[in-house]
Amino acid sequence: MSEIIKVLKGTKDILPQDVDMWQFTEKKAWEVFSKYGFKEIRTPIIEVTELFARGVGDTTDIVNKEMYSFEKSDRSITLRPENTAGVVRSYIENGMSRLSAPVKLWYKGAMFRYERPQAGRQRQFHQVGVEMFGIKQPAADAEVILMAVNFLKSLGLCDLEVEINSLGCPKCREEFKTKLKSVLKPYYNDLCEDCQNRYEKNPLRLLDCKVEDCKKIFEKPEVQAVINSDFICEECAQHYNELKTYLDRANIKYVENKLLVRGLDYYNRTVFEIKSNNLGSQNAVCGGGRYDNLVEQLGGESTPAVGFAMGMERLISLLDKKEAAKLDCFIVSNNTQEAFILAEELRNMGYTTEMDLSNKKFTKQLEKASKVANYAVILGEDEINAGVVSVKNLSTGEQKTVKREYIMEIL
RNA sequence: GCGGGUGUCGCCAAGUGGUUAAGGCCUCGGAUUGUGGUUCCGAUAUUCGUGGGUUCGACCCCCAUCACCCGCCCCA
Repeated sequence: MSEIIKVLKGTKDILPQDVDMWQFTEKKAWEVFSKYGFKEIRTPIIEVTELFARGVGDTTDIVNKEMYSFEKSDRSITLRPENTAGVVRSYIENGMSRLSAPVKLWYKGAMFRYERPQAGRQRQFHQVGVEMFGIKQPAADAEVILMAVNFLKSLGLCDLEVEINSLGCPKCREEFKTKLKSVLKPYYNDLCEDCQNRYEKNPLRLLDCKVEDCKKIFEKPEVQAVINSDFICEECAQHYNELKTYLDRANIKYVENKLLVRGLDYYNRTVFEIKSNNLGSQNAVCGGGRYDNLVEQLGGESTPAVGFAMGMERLISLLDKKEAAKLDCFIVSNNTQEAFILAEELRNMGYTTEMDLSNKKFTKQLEKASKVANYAVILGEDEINAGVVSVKNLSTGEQKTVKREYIMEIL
């Protein structure tokens, strides 16, 4: 035997015993999102690298060091690390701005990031997500959050916390960045290396640093004063307040978290996350927000948008394991030819059916039937000659003999 | 990129220097050539991630290496 080939680091097989959980969540996504008028879109897994550099932002870790990129025919191509940029690309390219707003799209599929794998984090992982284009009013943000919550509820998940925040618009955010930088300036040398970097490139990211020493600095009164100051401009504040009113009236519980800053550059105004305490350190199942400038940034006409993405693996790890469904019928017969035909008849009647293909002994066949099926359909010489079939309920032991055409009355 | 942990059958595992490497689950065969799920019997690791070393002797000790897991970072 030669050496076996194993899955790549950070990737996983989704095995048959788990696949029904995936189908379950995908089906719920379709059901719930459809109710809100969202249509599924499927964009390619590979895109031109520039899409992500321009879309996600080249100061982000995702684009900086986590992309699977390669050269092909003089083009740089990348496996998508997320799908908002791809959907926006498609929206622009297919002229969807001509459609009556809002344009509501959802997707599911594999994403790729070259990171160190750990619990809740793989290199190939899967997301379900939604994007809504064309509505600047906070009702859109609220609808998207409401829908996320209802989707999670439909999966039976309720021990979840919604966090929201507003990042303001580019204008007020710029002012906030300036203030933040000036209040932190005296402590610059005490900040960790990463934070010093962020200080220059992306000051907002400073707020969610987990290094203790940095946290202490952020807890200082004068820093807290800046963090807690309502830096966002009047329009942004109104947007945020209206959103909260919608959420209150929809009975959605949320926590306001001023430190919530999403890592992708394209967000403005509303950002939100949904977390679970049962997940270990990678505890966000859903992350999203508003990105009013992305469409324009990618060459489309200025179009407001909101969306979110959820990590399927994380969702599924929170679901209760279900027992594998049994077959309706397993045929027990010493006449493989006849059984073969009967099996197909049963399938055509709509029953999931298997039979013994390897000519095992009667008792072995019945043993197998009792493991995998609800009913054993017994077709022996006696039954064949009489044109009947014996149907045995494998949980009660009850057995009835009927003509083949009346099988449906028993099953 | 930086820390920490673990590798014994398909799965869960005992064994921590001394003849043949427990046990359980699953799988397969038999008891039982047309009646199962219970029971009973039997089979299944020339070998303990891999390569060296120490030793009379290594799953056990040492070194190296690989793989996986967890945490940081980042994100879903």
